[in-house]
Amino acid sequence: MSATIKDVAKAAGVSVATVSRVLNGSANVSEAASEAVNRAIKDLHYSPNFLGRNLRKRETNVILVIQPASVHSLYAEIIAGMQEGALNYGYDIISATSYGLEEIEKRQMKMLFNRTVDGAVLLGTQYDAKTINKLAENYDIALCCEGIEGANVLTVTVNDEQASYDATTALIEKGHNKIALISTNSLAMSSIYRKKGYLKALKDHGIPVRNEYIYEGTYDSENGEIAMKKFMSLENKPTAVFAISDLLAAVAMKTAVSMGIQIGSELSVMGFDNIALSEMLIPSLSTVAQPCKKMGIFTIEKLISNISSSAKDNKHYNMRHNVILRQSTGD
Amino acid sequence: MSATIKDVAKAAGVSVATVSRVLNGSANVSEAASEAVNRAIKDLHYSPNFLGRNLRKRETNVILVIQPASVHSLYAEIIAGMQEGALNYGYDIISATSYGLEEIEKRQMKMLFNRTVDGAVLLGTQYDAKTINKLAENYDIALCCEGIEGANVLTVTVNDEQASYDATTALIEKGHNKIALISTNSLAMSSIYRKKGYLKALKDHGIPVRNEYIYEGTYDSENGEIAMKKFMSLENKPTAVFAISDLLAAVAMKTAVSMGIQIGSELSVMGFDNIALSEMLIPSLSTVAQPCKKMGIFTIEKLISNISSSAKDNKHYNMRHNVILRQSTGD
DNA sequence: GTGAAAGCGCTAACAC
DNA sequence: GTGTTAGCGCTTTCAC
Repeated sequence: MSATIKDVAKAAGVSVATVSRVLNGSANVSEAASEAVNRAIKDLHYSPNFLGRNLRKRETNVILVIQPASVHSLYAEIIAGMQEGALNYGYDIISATSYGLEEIEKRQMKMLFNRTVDGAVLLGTQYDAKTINKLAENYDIALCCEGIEGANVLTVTVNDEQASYDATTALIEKGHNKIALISTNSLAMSSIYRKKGYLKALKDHGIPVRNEYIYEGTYDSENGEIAMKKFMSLENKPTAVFAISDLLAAVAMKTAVSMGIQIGSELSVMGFDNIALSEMLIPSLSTVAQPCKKMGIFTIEKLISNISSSAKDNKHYNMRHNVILRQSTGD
Repeated sequence: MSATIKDVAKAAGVSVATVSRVLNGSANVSEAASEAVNRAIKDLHYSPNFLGRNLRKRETNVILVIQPASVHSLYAEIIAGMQEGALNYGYDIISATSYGLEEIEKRQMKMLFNRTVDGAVLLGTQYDAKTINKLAENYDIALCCEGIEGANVLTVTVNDEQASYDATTALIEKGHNKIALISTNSLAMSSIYRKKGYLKALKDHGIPVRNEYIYEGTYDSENGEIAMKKFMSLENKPTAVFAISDLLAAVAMKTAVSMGIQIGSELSVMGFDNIALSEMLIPSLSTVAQPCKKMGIFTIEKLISNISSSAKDNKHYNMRHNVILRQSTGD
């Protein structure tokens, strides 16, 4: 069907080795040969088959990033950073969405196992530490955004506890001492540490923890509504709500508005992640920003370095977060 | 490094052909041999190298979808549909974001040219009809969401003109006759046809077109703000605004709110696409929904059919749209 | 039911 | 500066 390197060689009157050389600019090739080859390539509309090349070189220069969600998430920005970072090293980024389903994630990870890609970045995963550690023995893997307790794998996240501490403190400094938390009962490290940070901030400021101010459900948006309704049914209502995700915060805010509550004055709302949605909302949502672009670039650079070296960096890196105050906290 | 089919064959005491057979369930293999092979596979942690397989079979069973944007877009839903559709045929979907940049799109399309994927879906593209037609001679390509005038390539979209006509008519039926349009001066077919539909709806209902009610900029969100400010500075202000994208509508709405305008009562706003953002907004945004999931499934099925057959379907299919009325139009 | 062997398209020694 | 050739890991025809 389509032309191969052999066809080009024949057409140009040279050997396949020479064609390969001009294709890769590897060795010295005479002007004449080079020209002949390039002409043949054009004439035949030749495009090298990378299956052959990749098989031979045992590398693909492609990295797969698996994201648990592609809507209402910060992953798009992170992947953008990864793309930017990868470009400098001649790597391409492809992505797949697992929807947080183990079955789908496993299927997608096959691309790593069957050598279709050189490495994988997991923006949240269903694998446990033991499994991930075993995989990391044979494959180049990075975790970004979401770490796993006990995983000895290259990991890049913000300091979730400190970030959450800072967000809660920001509310306290605005005069709030009745601050509710919308969290999840997920085992995700980010969720656990974000709750920790909230609790520590209260404690450090001498504010007692009230269990009725803490709601733990799932990441599903409806939990924002359930939580807010619960809080607002208390006789002693909170004056601020901190949600560990922007989506939960957004839905909580929408719920409060529908109950006639003035956001920013009567009730302050703080989210987490600074997803694209947050600044589009009316009122715009205060939140904790992760340095997505930087995280993406950093992660991919470390991963590529791991891919091309035998010394594997499996450290956990923390990137600097940033509390952003918008209208939902009265700013 | 990692085990190959040869290693498995040796460990199982059979030939590579037999290993290949049990791997693919292709021919009859004796119980004993099959068991030996499976044991060896497990012992060696063998995972077949698809570069070898794909090279040999001249197929990858992977389809690339290139999306111009990954934030505030409807593509995520479409890709979800594609993934669902592909699964039934043993295909995998990988995606890449071009950010609407020709250079990046071209780089990503190389995966198609170099046979790393079997086909590509473009959710909007920088290629012109001539180029796309030439590519389609040698590669399996589909356009989804956004067609190209003069392209003889498998295309799946809604009927943008009719959809826009219906959205405008919905506003008219609510009693509006001062309806502004936020469109783009892009050459994208969707943009052109959505404007057409708007004009036709006005005409059919005997409403004269006013040029000051039509704003044409780019897809960038700031145009929503510029447009709204322009409309609201007119002495004869529109009572409804129809934007050809939800993002433009959302920003327009946000701008209006910040000007103290009551959305739904004083001013109605209608968007297009029904992106995830739309129902999260306060007030929620009325819009025209594209049947994303269905479009994705349909497109991928047609494309896979093209890939596996010599008869190429290059028709343009229209899917049914759906006007969704929410709070922003007073519903 | 099974094995030997050719070959997918490419790169990289190696020889000249 | 260039060509010959082995071989990357796999599937599949052909013999047996």
